[in-house]
Amino acid sequence: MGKTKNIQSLERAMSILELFEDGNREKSVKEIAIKLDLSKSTVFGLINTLANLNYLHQNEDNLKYSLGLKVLALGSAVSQSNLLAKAANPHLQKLSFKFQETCLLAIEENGFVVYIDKTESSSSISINTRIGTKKELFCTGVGKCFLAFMPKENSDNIIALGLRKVTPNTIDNAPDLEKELNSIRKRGFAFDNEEYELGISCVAVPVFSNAGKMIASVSLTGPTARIRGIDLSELSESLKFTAKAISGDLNI
Amino acid sequence: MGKTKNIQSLERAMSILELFEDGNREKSVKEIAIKLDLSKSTVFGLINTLANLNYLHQNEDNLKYSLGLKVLALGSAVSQSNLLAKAANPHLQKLSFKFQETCLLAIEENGFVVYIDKTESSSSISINTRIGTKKELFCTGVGKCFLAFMPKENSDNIIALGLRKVTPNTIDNAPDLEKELNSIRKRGFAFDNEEYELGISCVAVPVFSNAGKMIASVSLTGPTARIRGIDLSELSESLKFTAKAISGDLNI
DNA sequence: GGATTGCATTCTGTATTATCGGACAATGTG
DNA sequence: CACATTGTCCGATAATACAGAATGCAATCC
Repeated sequence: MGKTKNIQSLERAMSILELFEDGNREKSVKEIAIKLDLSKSTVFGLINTLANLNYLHQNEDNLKYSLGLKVLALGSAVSQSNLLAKAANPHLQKLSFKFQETCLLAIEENGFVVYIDKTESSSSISINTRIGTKKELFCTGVGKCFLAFMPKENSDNIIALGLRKVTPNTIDNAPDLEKELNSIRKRGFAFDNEEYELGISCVAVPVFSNAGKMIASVSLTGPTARIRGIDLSELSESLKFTAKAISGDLNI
Repeated sequence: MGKTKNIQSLERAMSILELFEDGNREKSVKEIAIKLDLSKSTVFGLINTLANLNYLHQNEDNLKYSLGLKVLALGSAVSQSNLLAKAANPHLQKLSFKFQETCLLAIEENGFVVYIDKTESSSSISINTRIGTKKELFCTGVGKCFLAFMPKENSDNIIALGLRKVTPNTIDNAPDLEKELNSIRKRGFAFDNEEYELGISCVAVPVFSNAGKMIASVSLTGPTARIRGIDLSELSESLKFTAKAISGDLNI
């Protein structure tokens, strides 16, 4: 487990790329230099290299930069190799189509959920959760699912790291959260009642391996009004069916 | 248009990442060092930085590396920002579902097609075309579409760069290709008769802007036997309908 | 079980290389 | 038309990335 000092130029280059995670808005050299507190010429050298390698693309009209297509190629190499996302995607699509809402697939990593796939329907308002996003466990539907179905020792450790109000609805004390987790275990699904973002609700279920270990979580996410408009028992059954189908296809 | 020398460490780091475009197979430090003809310690410094920043992930069992989740986040920032892919995706999904085959969306860039989105059905054999992949125009269905519907001056220039047999079926002489392009213009769709890969066929149609410029191409791609098993007029009509729907949603 | 191989990782001195300030050109603005 | 702003280029300098050797750890072999 290396702890050697990071290579400076590389670290800086990557932080430039990461600036574009804001939806890939075009940025000028100056803007980047200010944001990272570097000299213009340093930033230019890095950007220029990234552009030559097609990781950035320069708009010829205003000279500003945005992410290049090479980034797409890399990203797809990840998802291509990700058996879970690959197996799950068609099932998420069906669910998105059936309920006309966004469907998300998440895994747990180091006490965070990471979204690794997403499907939308043509009519659904786009949910601003981007693939690759990390969120804390206690304040999301998929996260609470993980807390409910992971070994108690792990969940206790993660909860011990602290809870806090992300929205007024977030469960920010351990006893209430423990009650909630019990109820999730009983019902087999979690409900996110605007606990991460006001106006957004979701219903999430666990996906298990053959050995019974929870490996992922699937959710249907959307504006609260529309999610509440769906019959909860039908939705939760559909989600559970989807989770089983994914498990079946994976067969691990 | 900068032509300044590339920053060495960054260029090397990116070439490391690109090694993983082969489907993200795990690689050892030594393997990478040999492939890039660099010293092990140099590679280690780069890899270690990339891993610390989550662009690479180390398998704790065998110490080998593969692409990390941060790459996903970046890739999704590109597609997020890509209005075309966003508008097209739900329509591609419907098409994949209807015909139970892979659906691809491609744009043209500097005389190449670049695939920017892909949908699959649960039953379809996965087509090995990855998002971000570049291919020449003359040997693919989507590429021939672009040649047929782009300004003749451009297509002539691209064809003048040379044709060659990618498979025995590839059209590798200008007169035959010209005939083919005429027929594509007449029918409104292109057929790829195993011209890029034996055993794989596709039907592709153009997507036009309001101004009548061809901006993208949509294809249904799969094993020849299955593609030929679909009624061609139904398939081409479905593809044209999809292309129109995408144009309509985009409205540019 | 001791020796040996093969690997990732760390260390260290050196010279390459990234960095930064400043210059310049191009474009936009009052 | 002066002035501001911005992307790009240049050269001096010192910080930094680099290569090679050393270390440590595991697996394999005899």
